[in-house]
Amino acid sequence: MDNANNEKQKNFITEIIDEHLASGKYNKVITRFPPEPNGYLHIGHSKSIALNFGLADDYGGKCNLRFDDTNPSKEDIEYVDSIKRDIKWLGFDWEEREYYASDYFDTLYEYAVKLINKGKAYIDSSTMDEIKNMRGTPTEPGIESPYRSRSVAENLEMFQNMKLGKYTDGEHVLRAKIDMSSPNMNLRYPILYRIRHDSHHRTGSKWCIYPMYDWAHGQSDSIEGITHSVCTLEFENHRPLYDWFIRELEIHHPQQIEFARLNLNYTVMSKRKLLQLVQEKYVSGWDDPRMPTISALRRRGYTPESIRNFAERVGVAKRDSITDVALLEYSIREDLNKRAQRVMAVLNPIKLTITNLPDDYFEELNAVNNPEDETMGSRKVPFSNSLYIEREDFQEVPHKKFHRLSPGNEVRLRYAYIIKCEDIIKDPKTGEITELLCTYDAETKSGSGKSDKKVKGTIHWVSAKHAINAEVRLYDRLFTEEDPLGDKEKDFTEFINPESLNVIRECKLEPFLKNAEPGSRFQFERLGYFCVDIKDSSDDNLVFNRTVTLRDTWAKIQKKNN
RNA sequence: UGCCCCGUGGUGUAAUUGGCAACACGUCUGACUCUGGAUCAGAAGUCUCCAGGUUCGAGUCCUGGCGGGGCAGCCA
Repeated sequence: MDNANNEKQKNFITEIIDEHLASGKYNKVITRFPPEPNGYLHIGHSKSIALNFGLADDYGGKCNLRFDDTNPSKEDIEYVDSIKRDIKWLGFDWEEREYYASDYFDTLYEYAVKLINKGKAYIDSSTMDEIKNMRGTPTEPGIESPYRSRSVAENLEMFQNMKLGKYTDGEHVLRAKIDMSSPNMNLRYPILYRIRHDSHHRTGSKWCIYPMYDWAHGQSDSIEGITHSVCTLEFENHRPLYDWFIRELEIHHPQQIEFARLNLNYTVMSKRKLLQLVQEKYVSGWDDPRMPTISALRRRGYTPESIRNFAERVGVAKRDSITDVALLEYSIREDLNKRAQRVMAVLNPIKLTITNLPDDYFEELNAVNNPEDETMGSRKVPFSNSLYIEREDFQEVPHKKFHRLSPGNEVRLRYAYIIKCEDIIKDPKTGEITELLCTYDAETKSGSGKSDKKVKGTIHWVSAKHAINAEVRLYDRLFTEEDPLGDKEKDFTEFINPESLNVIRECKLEPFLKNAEPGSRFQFERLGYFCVDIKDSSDDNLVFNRTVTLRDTWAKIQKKNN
């Protein structure tokens, strides 16, 4: 429904696909998104998800969801559930094509037997250290293993015994015989199977040997008939290995294409680092709204559309780069501006009394729900002589460019009247301003057209008697550094922004918000976009998360002045 | 001192495949405004990492440098 970027951008991948289709190498496009269920999906994954599902969609093909679940000790059903939920929420549909690498364990085993029969794979009984030492380094070739010349019969029998559980963890591995002196380390007798007496979240105790990712991934793609196997740059050096497997096995050959993963400044993206933030309690969980995970962004108030638009705008290329979070923020503002209901909320209240209005004065004023969308209609906002306004909207000694409320000055109350500050009440001890006394101009009612008085500023407010309380959580970027991983001396956790979360209680909201549904999004006028927290909000304790602030030119002016 | 990939405004991507470098974000002006929002109009900013070469013509092709990233898990 949105017009942000309906025209899909061409990129080097679509170029390759176009060539394949033109040459007849493939006659359709089948892609897949292949997560390992060992963590939550993050914004970086959404780039890959949007790419793979988008490609399939653009070319009238299909995109599978496949869990690469080859390592039982790191994976968990909790993660597969969260991954499915997140992809669905983003708006992509794998229909009935929910696959698991573990579904192919039998086939993979047969493939391994085939390789053994061809004399291209053998059982190695070296220890982990020995294997490591014999592998060589990027600049020195490896050394042949003493086990490399075992007979086919012996290899077959031992491989079967591995499967049967006759050995202990680590006792033997199955390796492919490729090239021990290849400059590409991946070809130096890669390990295909390892013994792991571990229960798998899907296959239970059926297996005690598990295929390595390198052995499982390409063949899984092949089994599914994937045409374009899109992955990130670090697998570029693995492509010759995958191609070798496919050739030796004589099975369908997908084309792997590598692209640069998404990086964002002021955050970290690796699952390991994110897990660390969770485990060491720097954040409240995977869905802490400061996290770059999909579940966190959802909780923070991001929309799926905004994330998809963001992914589209970021583009696809082969050079690794760091995208500015400002682009993400732009994407959500753009989306929410069009659809978010406007309301008034005072986060840091100061009392304001209108002295030329009686204590029992009551009036309902008309407020537009969304100036960007007339169909959203309007609502009534209660008005009285006792209000709250934002403390920051008053300056006793105003800055020359400050055009809000100050002594003797006039300002408009949004949807209401123009008021003038007549007096200030201060706490005699602390000197802190506790109340503002103002008069209002009855002729200036919003929309009445009775007065053509102009004021420089308009501020939001809420009627004290009618206001409801809420807790508001203000979020800022999680790290103070653009590149939290950039300092080799310091751990990235040292750069966590101490002000990344600021909880304010007793914020004053207009009563319209009383029954706001968890997850619903609003614009608090002049402040930003907020949504009702889906986890912690309740009828007696409304909790709002700030998704993102509004663009704030005043903040820029202040910054410049400092 | 091995192999693979990549080098275009501040950032991310384009450039009809060899034809006078464009779009978005960001930044800065101005207009408008009952959100210092949104919107609108405009500006600055890239001689395409460097040096050679091919060509009438190179960001695109070739060679050599330089710079960045990846590769030595029984992780993915």
